[in-house]
Amino acid sequence: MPSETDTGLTSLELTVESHGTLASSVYDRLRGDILTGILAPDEKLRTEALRIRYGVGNSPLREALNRLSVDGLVTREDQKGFRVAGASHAELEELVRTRCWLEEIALRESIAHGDAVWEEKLLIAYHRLTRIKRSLNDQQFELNPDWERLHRIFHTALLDACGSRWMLQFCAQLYDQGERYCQLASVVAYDAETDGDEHEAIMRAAIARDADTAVRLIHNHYRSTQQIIREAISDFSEISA
Amino acid sequence: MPSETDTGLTSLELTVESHGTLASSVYDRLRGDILTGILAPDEKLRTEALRIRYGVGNSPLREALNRLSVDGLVTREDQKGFRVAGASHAELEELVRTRCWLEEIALRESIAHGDAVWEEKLLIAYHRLTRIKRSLNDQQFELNPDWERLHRIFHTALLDACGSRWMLQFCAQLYDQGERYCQLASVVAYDAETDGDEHEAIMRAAIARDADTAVRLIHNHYRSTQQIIREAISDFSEISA
DNA sequence: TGTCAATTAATTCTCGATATTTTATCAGTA
DNA sequence: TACTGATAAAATATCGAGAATTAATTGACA
Repeated sequence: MPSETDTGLTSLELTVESHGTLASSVYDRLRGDILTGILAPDEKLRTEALRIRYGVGNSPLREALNRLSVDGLVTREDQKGFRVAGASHAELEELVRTRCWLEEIALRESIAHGDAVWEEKLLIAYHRLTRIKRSLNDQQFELNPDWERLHRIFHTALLDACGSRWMLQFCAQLYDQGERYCQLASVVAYDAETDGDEHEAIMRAAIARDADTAVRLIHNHYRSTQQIIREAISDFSEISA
Repeated sequence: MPSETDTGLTSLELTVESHGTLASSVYDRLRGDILTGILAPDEKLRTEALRIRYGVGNSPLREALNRLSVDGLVTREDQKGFRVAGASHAELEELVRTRCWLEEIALRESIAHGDAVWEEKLLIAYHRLTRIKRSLNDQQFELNPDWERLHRIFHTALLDACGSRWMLQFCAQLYDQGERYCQLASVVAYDAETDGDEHEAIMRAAIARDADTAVRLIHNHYRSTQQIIREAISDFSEISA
């Protein structure tokens, strides 16, 4: 049931505790722990340890791990169990390259076909992003999970009118992968200022239907982020468990 | 360990019974049954019935279903179980559109960066495809599973040098989706001749590094297939369980 | 000392039973 | 008739134990 004004955005409740299955719950938590780097790349995921960690039985845990293995956040080898997906500069390069390809298409299509509702969603998503702090801690960087949520929503809103749920799913999957790399490097690299400006520029270009500019900005955004990560982490094997 | 000539292709053994887990085994069988349409779109997948059907316990079955739900061949709703993914002309349109986008990129990149080994792999994949019958039955169409395997390998070989495993994974996922639609319409629509020619033309254009032609042919291939399916099936709800 | 085989330990994977949730059935009432 | 709420049936989701597999350890032998 849509709200009166119906921006199409979900309401801004930050305390959503849905009544889903345990498998879905542990999937979310496991995914979060991998994205934040709490579970390091290549780390072995022993079911016994995870069962205790998340306080669940065998079945829901394995269901979650199986889902994550298709998502690409976890690797699975029959009879040998699960590991957190590895991380390397080579894979990051591959990831960024793929992201640029897909988001260019999705962004162009979205700009070409997005209607007024799309514009407003995007504007609101940007607005909300500006109203929240990226770090919970002013001294040391500590990612605000709510900012992360809104950031994700902003990026989705950009592509939302592309006309392909497959595309949106793929981009979301790649977003997760990218987010993990950002988190792995976040302790070192954190520049609050530039980020905000980039988001505004991208948003404005999109609403102005200037696809070329928007695409250029997005590409640049990902490439420069990759560069920051390169400089922050010389060797991923050091942070792999 | 590569073979002497090392085309990079796996040997042509058709009876591979790996010693994986039951979950992986039932994943393969379930995926096959959905792709061939034995399990109809929207059909409810009751765990009890499937356990009997595949002769396995609860855990491996649910693990397989969870994987398939991420693949997009099965839909999952917490506390309400699993269904075969739905099928409609609208979703087919979305699928074909996405496929054209992604395969255009992957094909252009593959053609731009593919080396001699890539060329040879492609040539061999095509050659093998020509040496096998598409239908097991001359009177009535009955898909030859080996042909399907080689067909899949051929399409993968085209894109193989694109330089992104993500891209290959996405394209493989979309291939599965497309394969299901073809199967659903296969009883009605089956033109053995045109298909072979198209494959040869695409292969030749790729090896000749004529990206524009190859892309045009691929697009045309998918669009015309979509048209055949449109004509074969007026309403997908009739074949949904 | 190094290699290989056998034994032990640890871990993954699977099963069947149980608890929880959803769906269907059916009176009772306006 | 249409709606509501309680009850029964069916299906999903979860647990914990046990079977099957892999990894680690030990010891014999060259």
